[in-house]
Amino acid sequence: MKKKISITDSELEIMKVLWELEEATSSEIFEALDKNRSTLKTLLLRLVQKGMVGYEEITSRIYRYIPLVSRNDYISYSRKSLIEKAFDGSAQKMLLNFVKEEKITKEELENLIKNL
Amino acid sequence: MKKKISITDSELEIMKVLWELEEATSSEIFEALDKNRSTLKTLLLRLVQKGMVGYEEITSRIYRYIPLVSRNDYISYSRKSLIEKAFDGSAQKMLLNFVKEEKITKEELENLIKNL
DNA sequence: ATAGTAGGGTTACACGTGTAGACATATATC
DNA sequence: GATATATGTCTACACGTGTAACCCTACTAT
Repeated sequence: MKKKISITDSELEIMKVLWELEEATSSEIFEALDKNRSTLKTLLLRLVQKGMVGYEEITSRIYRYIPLVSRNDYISYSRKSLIEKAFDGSAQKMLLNFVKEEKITKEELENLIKNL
Repeated sequence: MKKKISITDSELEIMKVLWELEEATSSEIFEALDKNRSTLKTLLLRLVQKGMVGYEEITSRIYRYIPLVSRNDYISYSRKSLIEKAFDGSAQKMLLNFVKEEKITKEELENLIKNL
């Protein structure tokens, strides 16, 4: 029973910091981001409520936040959503479009094949 | 000056019908979707306001709606957004992740190369 | 000890999104 | 022409999102 991933654009900035640092106090996050402290706290609270982030009190009134959803979980979820929404659920369609539109070169693809 | 694409999940259902039919009256859209007529009208109105959809009155009180944003525009936009949000703007990163996670086979990739 | 500061908690507010009821009117049917 | 039906317009409302002010309290420096 894996949890549904629900991370908004604003919240994502916080998650990125957490993924980067593995875990962080709200001050560390505050320093890493250009965000009002209240705003940050609200977003953190929402992330906790949604189960995307956990926390523990390290000393009184100082909390350490831990991502409960990995960057990979997020990426997978986003990728799958896009495939569903824009490519009728077909990964092949997406790949084709992707390679065409993002100007992936033959060399890059061949390189990729080597590493498969 | 291309317009910003802004289509929500609910609105996307309507766009899909319009892309499919090329253009459609609201009744045609209504029949194609399992949606309350008022809800549908609201969504259509919002799409028009945002410039995603245009319309013309064909007879009194009957309107024909035309997509002003193509499926390709939407797909491009979505793909780019995902690359930005989840892959630090790197198409290569996304491709790698994609091929790995979506179990794209060597054959499929080779096929793709042929058609480049 | 007193005053300043950092961090946390509470509340708010505008805007977007999903959904739909209520009402009006044009067209169709008897 | 009266009534039913289809379609459009207006209004609403709960929830999510981005942003932040205000207040409180624990720690810090003088």
